[in-house]
Amino acid sequence: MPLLVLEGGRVRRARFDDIVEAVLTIIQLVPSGMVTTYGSIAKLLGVSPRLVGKALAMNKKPIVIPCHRVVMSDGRIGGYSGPGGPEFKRALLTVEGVKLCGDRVDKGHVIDLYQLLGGDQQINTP
DNA sequence: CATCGAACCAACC
DNA sequence: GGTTGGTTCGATG
Repeated sequence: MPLLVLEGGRVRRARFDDIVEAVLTIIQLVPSGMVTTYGSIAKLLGVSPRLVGKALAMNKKPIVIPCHRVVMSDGRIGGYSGPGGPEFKRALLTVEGVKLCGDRVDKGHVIDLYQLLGGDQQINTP
């Protein structure tokens, strides 16, 4: 289902700018030393993971809005269009305390926002 | 584990 | 209509 937004009492399909706003808001929930994935944000919003990436690339204030705390689902860093490129992204994550094994982040630092916000409502079955 | 290919959603041509 | 992204997932070796 595509992302819908409410405007003037009408429901309409989200525009790219709406998605950018939503994504940039959501990633501010990710604390320093933790990262999340494109996919979890995408599920949360109902858009494609690649679109999330594009939205992050629109970030006007890198560092203050932590677009660098979003990585790929397999742990690889992903892209970074801000100054310094992906290499700088790595450096930032390291400084924030995220462990990197080769080109992958340690899974212990990855949080899934979709599950965290009750996206699937699954109960543990011991 | 690594690679492959199809699906993804809004924008752009 | 087809391509394009800071991607994903399942299938395959």
